[in-house]
Amino acid sequence: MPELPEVETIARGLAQRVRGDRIESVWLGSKPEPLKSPAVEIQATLERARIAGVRRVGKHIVFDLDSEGARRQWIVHLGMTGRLLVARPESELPKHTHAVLRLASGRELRFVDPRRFGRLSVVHDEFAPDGHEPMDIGFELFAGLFRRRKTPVKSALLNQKLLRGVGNIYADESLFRAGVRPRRHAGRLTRQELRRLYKALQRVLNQAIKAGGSSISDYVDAGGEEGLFQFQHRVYGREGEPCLVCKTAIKRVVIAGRSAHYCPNCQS
DNA sequence: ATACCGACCTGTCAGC
DNA sequence: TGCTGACAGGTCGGTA
Repeated sequence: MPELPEVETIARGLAQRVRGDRIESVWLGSKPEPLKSPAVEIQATLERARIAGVRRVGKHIVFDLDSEGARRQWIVHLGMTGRLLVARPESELPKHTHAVLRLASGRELRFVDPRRFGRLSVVHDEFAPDGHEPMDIGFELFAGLFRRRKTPVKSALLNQKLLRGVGNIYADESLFRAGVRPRRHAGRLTRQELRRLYKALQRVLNQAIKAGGSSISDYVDAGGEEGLFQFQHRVYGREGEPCLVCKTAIKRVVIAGRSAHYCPNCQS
């Protein structure tokens, strides 16, 4: 569900709400749980730890923990439908709740995920997945990621080992703004096209973060607020509707199993 | 090494 | 009303 702007919004909201709080106890649901680390290890790491900060890395939410001087990190990936909610303990537990952390402040931090694509893990050293942060990478490095790749540029944008945090919405939206068709071979983009894509991607991510992300069906931030960037989508979810620039009908095709939206006139 | 494609899950919505 | 199929913000592992 959430891509970089949504995860960034959620992480900022969580940081405001739970930074400095202490985790008193941890409940993990039974069944095949979405855990990448053993349940006992997650329990042991989280219990009694103080939340020193919350931040985003790619599409991951990173809780920096301080447990008796030791630095640990709790990593949450929300998958498609995952949510992290701060709630009063007496409020009803939503269906598909897979983890509940009781905080010293008396509140609960709940992980809810109907489709179970989300993942929880803990790491002891610095969490450093592959891929570059699209907002931090320089242009030369960015251009180098695409060099000699035969894969469609859309797929390259979604590849988290190259850039981390870009998902289906922002890949389509940045390709539209750059005037590049999603099926173009990544390695065949001209330098000028790469330059446009680089700028478009950074701009669209920044604008989306300012808008609090895109809310489609059920995304809300840590405070239950909906994002507003869906109103600025120009191609994503607009199949058959007129291009906002030239009125041509927006097309939807499938690339590597994911839908891709583009304007056949504006993108070449 | 690289690139597709199904699998993993549940929910929703359109069409019949 | 109810059934079926398509589709959904993501990632992984197997295969070609």
